[in-house]
Amino acid sequence: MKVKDKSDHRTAKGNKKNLVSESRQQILDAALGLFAQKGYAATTIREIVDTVGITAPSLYYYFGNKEGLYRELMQTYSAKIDSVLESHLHTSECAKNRLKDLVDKIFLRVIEDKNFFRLMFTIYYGPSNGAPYCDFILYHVKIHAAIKKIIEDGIAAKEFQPGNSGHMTWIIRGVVQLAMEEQIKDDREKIDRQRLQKILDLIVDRFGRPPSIA
Amino acid sequence: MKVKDKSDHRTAKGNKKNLVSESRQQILDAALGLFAQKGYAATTIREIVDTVGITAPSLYYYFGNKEGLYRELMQTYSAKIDSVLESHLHTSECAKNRLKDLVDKIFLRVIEDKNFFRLMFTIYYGPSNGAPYCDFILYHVKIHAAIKKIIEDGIAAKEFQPGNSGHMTWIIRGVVQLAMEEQIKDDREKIDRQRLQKILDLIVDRFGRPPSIA
DNA sequence: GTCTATAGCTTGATAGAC
DNA sequence: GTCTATCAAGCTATAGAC
Repeated sequence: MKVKDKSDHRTAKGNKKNLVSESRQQILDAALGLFAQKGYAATTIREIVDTVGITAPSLYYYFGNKEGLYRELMQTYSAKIDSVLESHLHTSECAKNRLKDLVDKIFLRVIEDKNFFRLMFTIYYGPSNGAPYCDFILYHVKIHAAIKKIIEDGIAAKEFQPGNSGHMTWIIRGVVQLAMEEQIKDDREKIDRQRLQKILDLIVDRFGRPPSIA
Repeated sequence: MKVKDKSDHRTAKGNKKNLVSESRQQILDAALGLFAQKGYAATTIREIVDTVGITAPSLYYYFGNKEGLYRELMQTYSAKIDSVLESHLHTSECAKNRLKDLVDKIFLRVIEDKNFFRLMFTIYYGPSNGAPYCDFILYHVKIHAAIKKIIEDGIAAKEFQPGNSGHMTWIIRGVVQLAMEEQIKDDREKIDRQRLQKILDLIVDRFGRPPSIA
């Protein structure tokens, strides 16, 4: 990965000379990919700048240090998740459709920003690897709460059978979590979007029916 | 964390002088804890030996290098998981009980060897952090297959309603996965053993009943 | 804004005494 | 078996020219 041949730098630089510095964004993109793939600590400044085709001092010029670069990435993508969770609050569908819609939106976000979610999971489950603290628990809690709210609304509206909404929430979240994780790993049989929808149908359908006589 | 005062070493050594070297096991224990907490790459040889109260050459004497130490840990604990999955094959209970029993056994193993599972999840989801390759996918596949087998047996025995056993497997595995992950993280509301059992009852109960008329 | 050059530190690992 | 002492390599970050 280490490029010893310095002419590579000159070539890369030459190719982009006509553009008004897009280095900043290129650094962000390269860093996200490398952080997601190798982890925060394991990703070196050298690798990032070599990927972009610039030198270290340029990176420090834009972001101050490694932490500043990381923080900017977190801020950008966290805002995108928040917007999904907030946008979802203003629907007046039935509980079943709201649940399916929320899950689908979260899933689509994972597909689109796969590298960010990879990084998020990496840091959430497992050591932060020296990465500056970022409150990812918050997103698990927010998603959990959003699902639970819909289920409780569904019970209140007699759409779902009364029962332990907490348990029901864990079931939904388990499948969602697994689907996200399968999506993030790309070397295995996946739960794709359609399959997730079908599984959700199966669960939601049973939620709507009375339990067997104990 | 770095112990500068070298008298610490002497004290620790003095306390154990009467024991025929238990350094080896102490190194393994300390390394597992640190790898799980900080990751493979982020854990330094110095930290491990400082934790035990010995010096680096002793570690190299026993394990050759960092990778050798890691490999020995993986081998030891992987064997324990295998023994759970194998021991479970020889039961002749009903599907419902087999499912509950398998899940409970896996869950108990997670609780007992929490640090190993932490490390395993860390490396499985997320970058290996330079850790030598270890086929953790295998365990996910094995667990998945074991659950699916039981469900299909249950359907064949008319204990569960016919349906998509693949989807049913994902639902069970989602909850199991989430319970494991919650257990590994220790700063959040957990799915404890009892709760997992109740959730499983809820799911399995519904598996045994016909779907609503579409 | 981007470079060359390098300081200053931490790391995994080893030589060799006891 | 365990130590002291030390090395070479790799890291983040910066000084200063252009």
